[in-house]
Amino acid sequence: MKVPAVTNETSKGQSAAVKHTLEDIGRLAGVSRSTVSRVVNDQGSVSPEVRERVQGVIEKTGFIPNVAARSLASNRSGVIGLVIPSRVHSLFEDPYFGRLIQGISAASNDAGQTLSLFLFQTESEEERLYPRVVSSGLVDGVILTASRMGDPLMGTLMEGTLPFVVIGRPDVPGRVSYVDADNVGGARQAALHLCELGHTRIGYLGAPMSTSAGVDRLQGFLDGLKACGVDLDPSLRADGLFSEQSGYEAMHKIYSHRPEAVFVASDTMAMGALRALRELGANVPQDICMVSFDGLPSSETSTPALTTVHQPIMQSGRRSVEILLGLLRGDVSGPVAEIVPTELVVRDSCGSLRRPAGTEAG
Amino acid sequence: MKVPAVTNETSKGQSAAVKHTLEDIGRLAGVSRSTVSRVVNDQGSVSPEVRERVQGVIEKTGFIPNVAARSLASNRSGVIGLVIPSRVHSLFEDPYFGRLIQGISAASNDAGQTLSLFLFQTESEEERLYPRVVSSGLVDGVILTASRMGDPLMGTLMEGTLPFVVIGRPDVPGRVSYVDADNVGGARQAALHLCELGHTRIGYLGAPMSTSAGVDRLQGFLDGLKACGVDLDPSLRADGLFSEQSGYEAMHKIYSHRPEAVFVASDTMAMGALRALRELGANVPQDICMVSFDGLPSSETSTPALTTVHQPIMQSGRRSVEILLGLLRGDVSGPVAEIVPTELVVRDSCGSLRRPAGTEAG
DNA sequence: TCCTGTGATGGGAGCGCTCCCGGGAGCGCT
DNA sequence: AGCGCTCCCGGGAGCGCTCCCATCACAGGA
Repeated sequence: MKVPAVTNETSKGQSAAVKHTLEDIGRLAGVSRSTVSRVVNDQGSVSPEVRERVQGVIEKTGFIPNVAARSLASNRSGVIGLVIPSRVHSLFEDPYFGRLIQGISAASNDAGQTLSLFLFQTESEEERLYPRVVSSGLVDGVILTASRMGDPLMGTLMEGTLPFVVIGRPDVPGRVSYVDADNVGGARQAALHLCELGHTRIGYLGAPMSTSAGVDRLQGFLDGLKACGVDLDPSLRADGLFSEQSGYEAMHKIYSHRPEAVFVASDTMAMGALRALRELGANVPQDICMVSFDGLPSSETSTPALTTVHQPIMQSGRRSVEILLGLLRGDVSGPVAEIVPTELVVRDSCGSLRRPAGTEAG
Repeated sequence: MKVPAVTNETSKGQSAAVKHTLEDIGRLAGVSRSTVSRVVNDQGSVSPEVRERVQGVIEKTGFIPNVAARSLASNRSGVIGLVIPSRVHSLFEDPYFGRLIQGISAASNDAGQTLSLFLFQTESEEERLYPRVVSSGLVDGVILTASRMGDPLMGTLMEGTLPFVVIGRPDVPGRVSYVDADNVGGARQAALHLCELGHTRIGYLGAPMSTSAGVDRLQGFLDGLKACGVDLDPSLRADGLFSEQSGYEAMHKIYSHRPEAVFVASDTMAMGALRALRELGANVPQDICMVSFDGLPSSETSTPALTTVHQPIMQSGRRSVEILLGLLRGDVSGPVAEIVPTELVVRDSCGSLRRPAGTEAG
């Protein structure tokens, strides 16, 4: 009845115009469905000759197994979901997410998983769509990022059985898997750097305290100041929203209180702060010196080039999927917490201190 | 045997800890699998009372149909694939892609489709993964963007039967569906604007000629100049790669030939051009005036704020999925080409010409 | 020789849905 | 009454795979 047009296929090369099934391939190779399945999935024992014969037919026909059937039968979809909740669309102007997605995508590709993206623009959309993500069998696991403190999504995930890992430190310590940059350590290092340079009136342009990055970078910064015996003058602190504009406004807010130096909690905000300083006629680093956080390309091309705490964003993305896959396979068990290290990159925004490697700064 | 634990469910609220099937729901509501399917999909005729009863059970149990089974039976997956080929990772520092993805995601959500992202980092990855995208039944259709001229991916797509739409003008006119910004018209308008301002030595910092945007913006620009009887001095033209850095380099290349004005083919490149001019000690707009393309947030916050040709990126994304869905449903038939309009936004980078609406500029 | 173990293979059952057909009930018409 | 039509509803078949068990051939040990 349904005769597979193998000869057609052969002449057409790999293009799979005709849909084949395991059964078709089996018939062509003179074996059963089961055997074909075994070679496709490279499991179970198949004799070398048969394996080769089957593989030949697969290549000739360009056969690709149907994922829906596979999902249905195996109860695994082979897709991981990346969930980015509402209210962060503004953050999308920050290159951070682009890099994160790149890392996650690359790791997914490597693992043969496909990546589905769930960007929720509003909370109602979130509520409407979220159940489907979690319990339709669409995804094998979820990566959750940009979650706010007390995120309802994380609550739902914790109640359910779907494996997930969050990017950024969750506010329920010890109960969920996550990967996060060393925000505390990085910010601390930034503070120490500024102190070492002899500054004492050091300002802080912060990230939102509704995010773990906001909380942790503040804490690290205060830690660093304390270690040097320096206090943060409250009038020298203003928080932003990760956006360029918010950095601009924050700088305007504190500038009249005469900071000698400032730590800005994100490169993108630092771009705004720099713009504000240009407007105000202040030169960086002569009049005020600046350290920021992220290490995005913009920090390298700004005027001046920024001294910044670099975090390996793509690597965070990669690790998150690797951990998720471990959870899925059962390789790793409990909640795993991974902190990826940050690194202070010294450039021009703190004076002529761009030092060759190995040289100490006073 | 498999007794659905409804009472449990009820006490737990919506959370679907236990997996139900159509059959389960049917049993609980005293109807058949088929009837439940009809109310879930809102198709076929069901009496109001029965519909209500079934809906009640669905809500109480938090039932979500299994997507794999649905795909298998219906031969539709409900997911659309967004494919971004290799070599454009650099472009990810451009906020363009973020916005595009936002638009595509929003439209997908609205349509109840899920979005899968295929970012290929290398060509080998591309070749390895692409067949799966196209012929595993994973996706119902594909949106292809950032495709270069002569993209092999588009060839594969054209040979196959999977519906697809490309974002950007494809190099095979009339044969594939696409949505594109009015690059020609926008660039033309930019040129006219510069001419109207009385400039004749107008430079051009272009996008790569391997992209349709590069080709079309150049053409529009030249059209505009021609309409004013102005020629483009070849020494005033340099092409970039959409990146900030490439804009910086391009400006350095042409500056010594003394342009009075310049059209830059993307906002991100314009940021680099601005940086070069700052370094060179040239003031914008006093010494040189600038118009760019895209209308990203950065064009508004740069110093000076840029006059730019705004293109509605998110809308392009939205339209691409709407068209794809039309193709899928069979509402629309042939290849459809949609050009979304651009708009010149006058700001500070061309002098004090920010004019109230309706006022003519000399 | 018989028995057991192991590698290689085939095929039944079933995953949870959609599609389609068939049948019963109710209606209005001849 | 009889007919045809529409509206509802139920259930069979089947989507293409995985999982599991049965089978067979062949080897080696008692």
